[in-house]
Amino acid sequence: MEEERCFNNWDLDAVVRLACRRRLSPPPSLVNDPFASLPPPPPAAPNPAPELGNEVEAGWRFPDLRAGGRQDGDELLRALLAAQPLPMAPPPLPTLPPPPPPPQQQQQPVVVVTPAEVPAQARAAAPASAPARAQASGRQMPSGTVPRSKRRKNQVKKVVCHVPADGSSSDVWAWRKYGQKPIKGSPYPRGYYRCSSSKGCAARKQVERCRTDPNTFILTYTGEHNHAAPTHRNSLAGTTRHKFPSSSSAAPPPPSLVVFEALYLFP
DNA sequence: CGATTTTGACCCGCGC
DNA sequence: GCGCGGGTCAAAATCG
Repeated sequence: MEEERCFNNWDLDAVVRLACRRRLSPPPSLVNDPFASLPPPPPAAPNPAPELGNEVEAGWRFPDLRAGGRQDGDELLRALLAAQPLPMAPPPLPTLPPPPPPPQQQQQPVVVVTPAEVPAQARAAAPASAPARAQASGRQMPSGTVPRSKRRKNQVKKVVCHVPADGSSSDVWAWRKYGQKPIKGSPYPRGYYRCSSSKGCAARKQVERCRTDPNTFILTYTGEHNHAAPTHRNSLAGTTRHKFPSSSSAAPPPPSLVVFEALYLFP
C-alpha cells in the first residue's frame, strides 16, 4: 500500500513537473519510461466503479459547446487553437465506455483541443474573471479574499487535458504541490498544485491518473494566472526531490505532445 | 536559507 | 438535515 502510494505520488509529481518543464530541460537519459520501472497500476482497484460520473468522463461527452450560449468557451477554444494548431490527430477520446446520462448539472460545454500551452494561453485569452475560485481556503484568509463558501464547484472554470504517460504537457508555469487526496472510485490519488510563479496567483492544477487508462494522466487547470508567463521557469520550481529513495525515485519522462481537452464550466 | 513536498485535519459544496 | 467526498491549509521535513 505504501509503495502504491509512493508510486502514485511519484507519478503525479512527475507529470506535473513534466508538464511544466517540457522544453526547458532535456530529460535525463535515465528517464525513459518511469512507468516501466514502476509497478503497474493496481490491476483492480477495490472498486472499479464503472459508472463514475467523473469530470473526465463528462469531458468525453461533448455536450453542445454552445449550450449556454456563452462565448467564453468558444473564444477560449479559438484562442487555444490559434495559439497552438493541432500537431496531431484528435485525442483518442472514446476509449471510455459510454458515459452515464448527463446529470442536469453537466451542461458545461466541453471542448477538445490540443496541447501544450493551452492552459497558459487559455488563461491569457480568457478574461481574468475567476476571483472566487482563487480563494478557496476555509481557514484564515487574507482580508479581501472570497470565502470558499461563495464558490460553486460547478461554476469553476476548468481546462482538462489528458497527458500520455510517455509524454508531457507543456506550460511554462511553475507549480507547487499543496495537497493530495485519494479519489473515491479511483485507485489513484489526485495531486493539487498551485502556481508558484507568482505569489498571489490563483491558477491551480490537479493531476490525476486516468482510472480507465493508467497510461494517461489527467491535468485539470483551474483559475487564472494573474501574471505574465515566465520566460523561464522559476528556479526551484519543479525541482525534483524524491522522498522515496531507491526504486520509486526516477526522473520524469521525456516531453512530447499532449492531448488536451478543454472542459469549460460555466456559472 | 529558501522553496518544495508530505500529510493529517478542517471546511464546505452537493446529493440524498 | 445529514453525510460524503473533494479541495485547501499549514506544520514539519527535505532538498539544492
